[in-house]
Amino acid sequence: MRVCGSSPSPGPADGRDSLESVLDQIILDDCLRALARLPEASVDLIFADPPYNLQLDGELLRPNNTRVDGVHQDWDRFDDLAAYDRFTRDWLRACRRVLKPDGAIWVIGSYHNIFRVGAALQDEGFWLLNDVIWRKTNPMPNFRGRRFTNAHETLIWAAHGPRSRYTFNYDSLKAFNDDLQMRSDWLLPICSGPERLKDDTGRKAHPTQKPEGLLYRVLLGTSRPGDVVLDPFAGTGTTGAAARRLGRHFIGIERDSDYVKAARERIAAVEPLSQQDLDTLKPKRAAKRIPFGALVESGLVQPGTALYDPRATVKAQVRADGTLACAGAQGSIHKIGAHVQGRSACNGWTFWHFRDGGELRPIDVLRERLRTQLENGAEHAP
Amino acid sequence: MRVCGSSPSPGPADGRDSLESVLDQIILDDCLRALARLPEASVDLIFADPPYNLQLDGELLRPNNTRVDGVHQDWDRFDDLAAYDRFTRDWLRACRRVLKPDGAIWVIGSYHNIFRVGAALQDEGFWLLNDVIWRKTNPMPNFRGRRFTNAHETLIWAAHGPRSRYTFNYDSLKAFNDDLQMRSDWLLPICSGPERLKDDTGRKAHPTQKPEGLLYRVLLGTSRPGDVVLDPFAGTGTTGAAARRLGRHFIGIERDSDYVKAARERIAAVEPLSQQDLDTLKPKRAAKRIPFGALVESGLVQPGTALYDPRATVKAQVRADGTLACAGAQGSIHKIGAHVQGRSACNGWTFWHFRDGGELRPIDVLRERLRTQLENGAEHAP
DNA sequence: CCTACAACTGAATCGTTCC
DNA sequence: GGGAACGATTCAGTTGTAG
Repeated sequence: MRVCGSSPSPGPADGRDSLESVLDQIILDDCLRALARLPEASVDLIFADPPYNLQLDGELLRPNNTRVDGVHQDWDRFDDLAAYDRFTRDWLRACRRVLKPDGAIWVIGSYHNIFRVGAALQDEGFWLLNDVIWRKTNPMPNFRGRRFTNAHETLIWAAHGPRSRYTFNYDSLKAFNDDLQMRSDWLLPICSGPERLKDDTGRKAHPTQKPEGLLYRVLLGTSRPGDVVLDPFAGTGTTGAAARRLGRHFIGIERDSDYVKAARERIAAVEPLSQQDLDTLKPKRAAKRIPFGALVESGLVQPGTALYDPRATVKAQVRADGTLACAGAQGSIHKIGAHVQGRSACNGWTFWHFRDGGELRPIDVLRERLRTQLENGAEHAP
Repeated sequence: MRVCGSSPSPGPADGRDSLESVLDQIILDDCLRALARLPEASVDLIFADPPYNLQLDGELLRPNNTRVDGVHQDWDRFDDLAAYDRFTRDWLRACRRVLKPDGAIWVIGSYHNIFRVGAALQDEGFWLLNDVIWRKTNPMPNFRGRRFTNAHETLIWAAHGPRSRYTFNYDSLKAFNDDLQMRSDWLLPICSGPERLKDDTGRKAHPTQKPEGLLYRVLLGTSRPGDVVLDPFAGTGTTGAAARRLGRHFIGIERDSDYVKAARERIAAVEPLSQQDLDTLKPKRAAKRIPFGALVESGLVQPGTALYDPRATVKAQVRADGTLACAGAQGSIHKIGAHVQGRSACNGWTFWHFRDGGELRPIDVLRERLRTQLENGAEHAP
């Protein structure tokens, strides 16, 4: 095992690498060997772009008789489906060992391999969260006209297990997408132009380099700054580059020394974003909980204040203990909100409104005001 | 086994149905039993919409506390993945027997089951030709904000074997698609409105009825007039209806008598199409909506960039997730635009400007630039 | 008649914290 | 660990009703 910039070393006596020793490095080694040396439950997110097992024999010619430069590398050759399945299950199992219980994995593939991978993920105990379609704006056409233009690839997003509390930056993604929920189909160009790494002879350095935009969206949406992101098939380092740019740690594993060299140079050249620029939208769920009673306690809401439903057809009164009284019933803002609507549940913060001049405003704005007060106060506290 | 309009009959002595006796019929029977009675190598195309094994548990409420009417039918219950795999391999094997050597199969599914199905197809000897993505224009949202909107389903198109001379109507699909090669991602609305079959009580007759437009495209592209199309999970007969409309023969198998009744009535009412009508079935071209986040992702706007209102009195900063930060507030370009103007809504694309030399220009010009890049990005000219 | 608005709906693996 | 309370969360439609 070799790490970026260091000379070959035998590693510690227990055959394990410390996480620190490989952090933000590309490891030059076989994927299974390197994974076995990592400590278990140590990484937050995995992004894997395994060989697709394309099964291309012969060559493909364009209509003008030029040859299509397909994937013919040895690493994409497997004897049969069973061999590919064994390979898949082995690296998935090794990945799951090093993944934290609340971590998640992404795998990208095409119809040649993604069904094997998806089934193996389920068999190994991962819990599928979504399949996501990368729609290519500029796919290679089908030159022979015998099939549909293969215009997409499939990504699978899966948690360590059914009860994992995986990271999903819902609010950030929604803002990113002009205030609409992010869908499972993503439109992105393929990696070309200056972004595409070239070797010394000017040919593409790697046959299947992924666009950094794809990794940008994956990391922004399903990891947090400071997380450790592992890529067991690092190739020319797209995951590492995106991770470095977005303030995530990365560990890459790649067995081809030419790819490793290209990846290390590329990642070293990446300028990380500033902390401020990384200050993405905070999820509401992470905000500190403020009970309604605290608003009464702080004087922001006076006991006796009248609250109304959005259309001001129901009126309730605030009690000194932070409960609401309405038509004989009394309880929390949520309970009474559910009660007056005849429903089993209700978010009282958005249901109940107070009069502010002529307008009705949800009491949630008062909670927001108190939250700001508390945060500013906390900054000045010792 | 019973066929449409005929009384129950024991069938011929060899336990086989003649093809003629079941042509253009919906067979009321279990899928495996009915398949076993069909002559081998007798159908040209199979379209299968098997149970997805959704594994739904408990109930799901919309934000307004109404209940989502999920798929809780018995036919979608399996003990575990192994049971689902056995079921899948059994019906696929039975289908392959009745399929002509140059025939093909389509199977539709979601991430819950499609990886099992795809792997089983390969294991049973089918040869995958494409996976096709049905992108829904109007999917059900993710109500809890825990995952990406599940906005697509996957279809797999596979030939009987690697050397099958399958049908692919390249030219008619290309004409159908405004003279562009038909891609592997199809945009279609879900089945709703008058097309959606209702039962006597006005509720949906089947929980998962597919849009006929999807079947039009499948049959138009991968079968010929006069072909025999088999649907082993016929449900309320969408495949049969599309086949009859397009001048193909069909055989449907369905074990639920209510579904069979609805399907037979529906298909009987179908008026086969004229060529002129076929021409009106053009797919809608996808309008390319570009969210602000895509500008950041693509590098056209760098995180940290300053944006201004038209008179440069307000300044805001772009974050890595495509949100704007301004005077302590953070959100989408639209939200923050509305916020700084004290309005409830704002078109951020025209409100926010960036410095271009000495001039302020609306960010909408950057969106236009990206749109052009995406459309002209084709690396390979055909 | 039309327009406006309210209500309803779709293959869905859709919590977390505190006591 | 079990149960209750808290409280976060939706898009593109179609259908039905009111005016």
